[in-house]
Amino acid sequence: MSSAPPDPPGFELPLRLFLAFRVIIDELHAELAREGHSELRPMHGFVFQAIGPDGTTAVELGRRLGVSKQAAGKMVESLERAGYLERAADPRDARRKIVRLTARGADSLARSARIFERIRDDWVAVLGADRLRALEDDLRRMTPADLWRLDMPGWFGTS
Amino acid sequence: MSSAPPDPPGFELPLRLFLAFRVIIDELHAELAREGHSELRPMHGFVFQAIGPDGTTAVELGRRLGVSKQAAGKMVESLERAGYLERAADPRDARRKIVRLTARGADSLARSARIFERIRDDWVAVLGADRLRALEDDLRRMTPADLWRLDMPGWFGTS
DNA sequence: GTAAATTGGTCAATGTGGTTGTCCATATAG
DNA sequence: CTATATGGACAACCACATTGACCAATTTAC
Repeated sequence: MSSAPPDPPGFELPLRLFLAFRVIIDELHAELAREGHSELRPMHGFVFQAIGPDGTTAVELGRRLGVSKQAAGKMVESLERAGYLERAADPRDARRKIVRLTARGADSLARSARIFERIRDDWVAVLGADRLRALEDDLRRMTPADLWRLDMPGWFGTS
Repeated sequence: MSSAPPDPPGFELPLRLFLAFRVIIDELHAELAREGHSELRPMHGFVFQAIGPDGTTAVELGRRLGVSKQAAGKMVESLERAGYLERAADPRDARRKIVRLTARGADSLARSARIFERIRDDWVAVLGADRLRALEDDLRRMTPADLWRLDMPGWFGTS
């Protein structure tokens, strides 16, 4: 009888997880660039998600992203210049300025959603629907329930 | 008969992949901190891997990490101060300075390897050996063969 | 064998994205 | 009405990357 193959080294699992993430995100942004959104960076998808469909304030955005309100404000400023976000006064509270996605920002989100579906279909084509579902189920078991851990900036820093 | 559950949205797959990576890396560094390596950051593992067992130069390190030689030099400098790296003259080429792991650096790598094995065992305990192996096989099919894409710094930047 | 080109390392200036501290205008609680 | 809390902006600073320039040492061309 043949012996079972040896376990892969423990470090391969996290590296493959990250590599798979990176492959998908690179593919997403290559396609987004082809469709007219070449300025968007991986980070920006998290920012848009943190803003949400109804908009939010710079302070709240900073809380969700795990950065200071000033850093959030600068992100908004640059994405405003790029045409993805706009700021409007809140009629209910003269202190607040609501940050919202522009039509262009919403377009990039809609395109991202379609591209993600297409990429998932590619995975189904290679692995089969059952295997991919099993993979997603397993990952769901090993990760926190809330999908939106948006505090990315700084997580990967060197200090 | 019951209908099949709907497919999850396409964006869940990359987010779960990243979340799983992050869970593992956070656990690694929590344990490394407990074992006396609290200064190490997620990035540093990639730097150590890029240096390799025989050492390398700052220029070559920069190439492997996808950053300028100056940036690589600064990383080395700070990890040298922290006691993880040392620089020695190359007797064969007076221009080159070989960057090597110190005993402390090698210790952190050995501990990381053991911690990764332990974390993989945890995954086996939850998912079972077969499911985890299937997950690793699937990820291997969907990612580049070379595990060591080390050009992390800057990949996740906003500009 | 020498001149020219390449390579490795360092220094300096700069840019970007983050931080904290401060301040003002507006709301809210007592 | 007064005191406190909140949202936003401005300034100074810091970490970490960049490019450009330069020198010493090596390698290549002739």
